[in-house]
Amino acid sequence: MTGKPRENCPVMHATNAMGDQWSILILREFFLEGPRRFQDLQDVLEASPNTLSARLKKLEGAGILERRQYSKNPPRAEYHLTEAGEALRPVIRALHAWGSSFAPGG
Amino acid sequence: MTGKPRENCPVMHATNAMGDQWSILILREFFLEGPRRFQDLQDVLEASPNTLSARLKKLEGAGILERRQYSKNPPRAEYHLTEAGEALRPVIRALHAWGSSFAPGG
DNA sequence: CGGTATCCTCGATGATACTG
DNA sequence: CAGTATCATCGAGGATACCG
Repeated sequence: MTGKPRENCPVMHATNAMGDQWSILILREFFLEGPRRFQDLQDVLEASPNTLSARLKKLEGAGILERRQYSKNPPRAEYHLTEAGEALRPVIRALHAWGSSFAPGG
Repeated sequence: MTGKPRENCPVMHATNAMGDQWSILILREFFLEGPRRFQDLQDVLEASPNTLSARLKKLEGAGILERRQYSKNPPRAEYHLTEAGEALRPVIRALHAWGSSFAPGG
C-alpha cells in the first residue's frame, strides 16, 4: 500500500502491456491482415528480429497474442489475436481516427 | 521514399506523440480532473520533475496540451487540453474499458 | 510553485551474424 | 522460416539539488 495513487487504474494495465513504440503498430497489422507470421511482421514493420521477438513475447505474456506452431521443419508459426487482443480493436480504431483528423496536414 | 511501408499511417502519428509510459497516464488526469498544474500531476503520478517536464513539453509540441501562464511571481501555470487533446478522449475511454475487462483479476 | 540542471540506470531498439 | 546471440546506442525515466 501507500503506492502511487492510481497504481490500480485500468488504463495503467493497458499502458504496461502496450506502452512502447512497437506494440500498437504490431497490433494494427493483425487488425488489418489477420493472423501474421514472424516474417510478415518483420517485412512490413522493418523492426529488427530481436526487437520484434521481444515485443511478440511480451504481448503473448500479456494474453493479447497467441503463438501457434504448425510445423517444425520447415518451421511455420502464426500469431493470432486472443479474445483480449480482439478487444483492443476499439483502441486501435480510436487511435486511427485521431491520427487521421489531427495528422500534420490532415 | 522507399521507407517503411506504413510510415504515413495515422496510427503511427498517434504512437509518435504518445507512445511512451507516461503520456497516456498524464492525459488520463486531464480527462478525469480538467486543467492541471505541474504540481497536481507530480503529486498524483509520482513522476520525477524532469520526466514530467519532458512529457509535458512533448505533448505541448504535439498540439495536445497547451500551457497557460497566469502569473510569474508567485508562479502559476495551468495545462489545458487543446481541441486535438480533447479528441483523444475516445482513446482513453477505450483503453480504460479494455483494462477493466482484461485486468489481472478482472 | 514551476520548473531546470546533473548524473545515473535501464530498457527499448537497431545492426549483424548465426542456428535448427 | 523463425527465431536466438551478441554488441552497441539512445532515449526514457528516476534521484537529487537547485533556481527565480
